[in-house]
Amino acid sequence: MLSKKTKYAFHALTYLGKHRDQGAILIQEISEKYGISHKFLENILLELKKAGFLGSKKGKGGGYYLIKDPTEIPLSRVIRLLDGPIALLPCVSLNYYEPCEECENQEQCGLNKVMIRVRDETLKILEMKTLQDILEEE
Amino acid sequence: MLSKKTKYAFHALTYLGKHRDQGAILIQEISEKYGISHKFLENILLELKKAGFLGSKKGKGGGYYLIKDPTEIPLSRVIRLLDGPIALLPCVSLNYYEPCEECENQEQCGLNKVMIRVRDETLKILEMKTLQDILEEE
DNA sequence: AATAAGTCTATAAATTTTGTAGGTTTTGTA
DNA sequence: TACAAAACCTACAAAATTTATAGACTTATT
Repeated sequence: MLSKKTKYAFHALTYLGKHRDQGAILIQEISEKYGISHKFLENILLELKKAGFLGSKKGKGGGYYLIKDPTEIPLSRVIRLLDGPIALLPCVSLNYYEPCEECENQEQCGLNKVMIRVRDETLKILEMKTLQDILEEE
Repeated sequence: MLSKKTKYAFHALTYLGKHRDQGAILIQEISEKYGISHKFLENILLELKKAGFLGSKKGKGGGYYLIKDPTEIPLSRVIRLLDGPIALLPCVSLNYYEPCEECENQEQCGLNKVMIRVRDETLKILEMKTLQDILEEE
């Protein structure tokens, strides 16, 4: 399951996407809208900024705004940033690969093969679908 | 990611599947083979038994054995039993459905739609692939 | 009777996730 | 130029979940 952090990130991105024409948006505005703790959301927005999705402005009249085009924010990138691996096993993760401790050799692990398929099918969707698609749905 | 519990369950099932002709197998034998704590594995095997996958025999010469045909143990059932929901959002889970707290109405939630697709593609694989497939791979 | 195994319930330890505190920096504006 | 508003940053705390352990109980075999 996606963590709250990731869900909140999607809410924030969606909100900022919808209000792109309105300049900088206060953390407060988003946190109130979705009932997210201000401070928690602060951390999340900061991560999204560091990842290059958002821009920000300090001081009075400041806030956050989307700097990437929504078509260039695949859902997979947001999930990986906040939640980590998308794969169901570490030995199958493209971005966070680790061998499974208990497995002697993953070449002959039956689970490994299935989970590669699951990963690939999942990624097909999560890499193709972007924030733009979310915005269009709502 | 799958929990250790689930991974251990798959290891145990695979081991029991491979040694189906050898009667009851000791917890100890499996726990040593994969380096799993005896007591932890105990709990897992008990759950698998209660779910109808395994049988057991107490006392000397006792142990666990597979009672279901491996073709009738889809991976999805094992995951759901030990790990819970397969879906990435509660509002999209077939077996553990819950509405998302922050969502006003999930009908117009863009994430919801995508996650239904991810769930369906994942389930296509995890419901079709069974313990039998794992055994054949190894 | 003794021993070997699984059964059961409760609890503890470790880890991860979620949330909070409080000071720092930047910027607009009076 | 001083003040206030807002993001920035680091560290910590609380809560929840996962992983692991303890120990007494039951059942079967010899």
